[in-house]
Amino acid sequence: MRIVIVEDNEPLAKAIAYRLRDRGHAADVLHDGAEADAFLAHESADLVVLDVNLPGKLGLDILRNLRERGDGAPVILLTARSETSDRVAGLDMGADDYLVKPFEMDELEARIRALSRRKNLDYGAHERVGALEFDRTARQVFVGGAPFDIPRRELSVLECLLERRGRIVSKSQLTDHVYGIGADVEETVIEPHVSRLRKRLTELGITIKTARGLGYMLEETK
Amino acid sequence: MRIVIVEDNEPLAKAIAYRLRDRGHAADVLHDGAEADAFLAHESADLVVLDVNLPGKLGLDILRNLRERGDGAPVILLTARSETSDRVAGLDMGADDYLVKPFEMDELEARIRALSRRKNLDYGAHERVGALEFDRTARQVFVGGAPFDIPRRELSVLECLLERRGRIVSKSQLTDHVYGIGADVEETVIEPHVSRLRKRLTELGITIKTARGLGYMLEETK
DNA sequence: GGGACCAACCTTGCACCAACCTTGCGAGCA
DNA sequence: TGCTCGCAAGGTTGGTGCAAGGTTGGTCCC
Repeated sequence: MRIVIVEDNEPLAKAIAYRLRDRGHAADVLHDGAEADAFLAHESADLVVLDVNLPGKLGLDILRNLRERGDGAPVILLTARSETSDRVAGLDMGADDYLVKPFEMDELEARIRALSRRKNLDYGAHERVGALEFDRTARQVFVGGAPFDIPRRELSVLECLLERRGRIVSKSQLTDHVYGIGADVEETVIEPHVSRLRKRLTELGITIKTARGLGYMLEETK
Repeated sequence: MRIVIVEDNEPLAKAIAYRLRDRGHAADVLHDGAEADAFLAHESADLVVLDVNLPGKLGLDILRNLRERGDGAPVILLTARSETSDRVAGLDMGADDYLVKPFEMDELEARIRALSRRKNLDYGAHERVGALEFDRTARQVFVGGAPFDIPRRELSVLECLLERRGRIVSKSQLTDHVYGIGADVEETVIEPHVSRLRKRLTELGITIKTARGLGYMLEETK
């Protein structure tokens, strides 16, 4: 799942991102309100963790703009104990949940899981390729109705390839998705993941085609 | 993808162009505001990277003129940290995103990818020549709806010819596009690529016409 | 007008190497 | 203990650059 974190307190933002990445999500961090606004206008996030009290009181503006653009991505607000009115205003404005600072990381994780589950019920959307079904919101793969376990990194790769099915996906797109934008990794780190994922998928009638010098592409085997 | 860079700081402009070309895009660099204005009025860009603070404050004028001509090309602004008002004015004027200097090249790349992705969703623009469809933002070729594999260099040649369809493209334009401007290559290195591409395309009803001493031109076969 | 010449260009085959694949190992974690 | 992940080593392959030999078209001169 692709999670955007908007939080001006850098150590906190980093800690959240670290934890979420560890759980296999792609986390993008933004410290500045205007920057976040522009970012969200063009990137599609699966979930947003939003600090209400950004410098310049921009937090709620970001949320308003998001909803005005018709973006229904789940939003979790981070608020201080005193900011009751902001919290209420935020929920009115279409936020899905909130957390009062200071909070436990486990708590945040639980809320995120709960939200994805809820969204899952809303959509219940299973994508199909070959013998494989993919539930995007739950990030869970099924084969013949039964859960099919795939390691986190490989799952990220699969997710990214699925999102752009039928198109060539470059390695840099994949590293962006798997490790977060601007992560300091060589593009080649993707290759072993692709290799292992490929082995897993061939048995399910799915091919990962290589386009030399360009990237990879997901296809059903004919 | 054809990207126009408007930036008066020459080393920076060069660095950006170099990187983007490395990623397989066609990059045109303009250092002067008036020049850029004229250029954009006649050439069609897929994306514009625009420095706000050009000498004479022309940056935003260029953007305004662009939009007044009804050109919807995505625009990324480059601004200094202090130029908050320009940034806001720019976004109001129809810019799509902005970056604060100094920025990481990775960051710029990511924004560009994000914008093309969105554009892709918006249009899914497929150009047609003969039996061939070309998705410029994804840099991908389709025939009869199915992906059609073409090696990297030949793809670059095709891209360049398509961008200037109906016009003669010189070999130096082609080498600039394929290998980057200033690359140390003989112009004749293009010939084998043209030859191989030509063979591939004739089966699809497309001809690469040779204009002796001038260059090549793309045409549909009658 | 026509032949001779030459430069520009076409095409093909080949060898090389960068891009890519795969596997194994040790570290870290549950 | 069993699993995943990052890393690195070694093997594979297909695109690329290069060069050689053939073809075409323009030009010049008689």
